Amino acid sequence: MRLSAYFLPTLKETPAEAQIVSHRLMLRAGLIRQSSAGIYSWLPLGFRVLKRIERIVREEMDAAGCHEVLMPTIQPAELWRESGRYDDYGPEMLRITDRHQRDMLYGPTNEEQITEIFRTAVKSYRELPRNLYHIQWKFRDEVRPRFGVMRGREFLMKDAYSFDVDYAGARRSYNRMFVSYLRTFARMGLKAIPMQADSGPIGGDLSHEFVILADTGESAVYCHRALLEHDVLGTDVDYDADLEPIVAMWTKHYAVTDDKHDPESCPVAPEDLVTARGIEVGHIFYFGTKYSKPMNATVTNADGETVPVEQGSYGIGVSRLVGAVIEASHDEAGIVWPDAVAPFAVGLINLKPGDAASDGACDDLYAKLAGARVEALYDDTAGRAGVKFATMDLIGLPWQLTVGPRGLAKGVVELKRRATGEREELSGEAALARLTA
RNA sequence: CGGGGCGUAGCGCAGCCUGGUAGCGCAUCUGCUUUGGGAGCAGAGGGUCGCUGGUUCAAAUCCGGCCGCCCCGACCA
Repeated sequence: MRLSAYFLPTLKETPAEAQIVSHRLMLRAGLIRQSSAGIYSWLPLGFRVLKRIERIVREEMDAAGCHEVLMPTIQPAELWRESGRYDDYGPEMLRITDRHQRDMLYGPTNEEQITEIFRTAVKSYRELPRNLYHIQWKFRDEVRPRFGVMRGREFLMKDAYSFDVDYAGARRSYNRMFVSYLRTFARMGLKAIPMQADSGPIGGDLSHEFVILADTGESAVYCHRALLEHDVLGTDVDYDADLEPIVAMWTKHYAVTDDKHDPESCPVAPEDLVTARGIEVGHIFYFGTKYSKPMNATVTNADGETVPVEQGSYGIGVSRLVGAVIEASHDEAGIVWPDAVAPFAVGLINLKPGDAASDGACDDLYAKLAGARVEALYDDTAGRAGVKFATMDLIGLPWQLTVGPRGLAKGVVELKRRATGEREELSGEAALARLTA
């Protein structure tokens, strides 16, 4: 993409309303614009990141045997009356009346909707297990939206719903999501720790929050050092195998958020205890027959009995993750995108547009990168080098490839790794080889 | 929902107390000079001062009502 033709409204100064670093950087780097409290428009650069994160989530869900659907944002109140939640949910749920005076709502979640879809279609345990998910906008009328996309009212969420004939099956489904989540966040360059969470009225231990560690995280978290050392992506996962050992490896260690941490009774030795800040980016839980019973979602089991289906639900805050990644990865100069979610792989800087040699070399590199399917943002605009570098640092692409007459006279370009700041002068061919490797 | 703060050019702000031609920096546009880490000079454009009543000869400024946004607390992907 040529910067001269791109819509990238960056800001030198920080908008007054932005308080935390990810919000500030998202506004400054031209990723989002606020529409109203807790509601944002996504500009081209930000939308690219959102899509990349969405893609990783989708790939890992599919790999875990889930099937993507798309349910509506607007739901009928009728469904929620069936589950009993219409009156329970409170003012966080945005209620709407259509022209025929029917009660509707903008979905804050989709348990009812998916259960309704499931119950009319599946009647036998032979069709289980199943896991359906979608990636859709939600609306929760938070009392106090804040922190940009980290706590918006409108947000993009991946929510998955599992269906099993019995508890043992539900537990296997839960484990699949547990492992899938570890991989999903790791692929985004995030260190995510599953932490014991309240499982609500159902009880039991099948509920975990996935918290990523970031210095600027919202809440303090405490966990055993061992949890930081597991290699999540090192080996492929067979989702049909018994995943209990993997889950056990993660859950045997202490890991809690500050509201559950008691220094007096903490079982971890001080030298093994990691104290950090965290951001919740995912939440999984098993809730049994909470919806299937009132909504009459039943299947026939192997003994010929009609039983309510066992369910679980699994959320990932996709739009929140954009902010969370930035919280976890930035520096003084701006964002430092992990490779996997970066909006472009390379920022190509032409130091002197209009100079035949510089233009020629840049155009050539740009074309060759495109040919190798390496997405580059090509700064072909007139302007001072300092401004160009500052802008590139702000938007934080993993690589910066700088080309100018002075270097070309020596036969070199400069390649900079954003994350480390390391710069290297090398030939254009060598730089290309590095970037397309 | 309780407490606090703020709405003046795209962004950051001053002006308000003490009413009298709406300002500054950055950004934008034009010209010239510069050009390898947020340039210099000269000029230009851009405003329902959040909205609405009121007081007054006169309101960004004083008074009332409303709206919006932000922060702190209790709650959440």
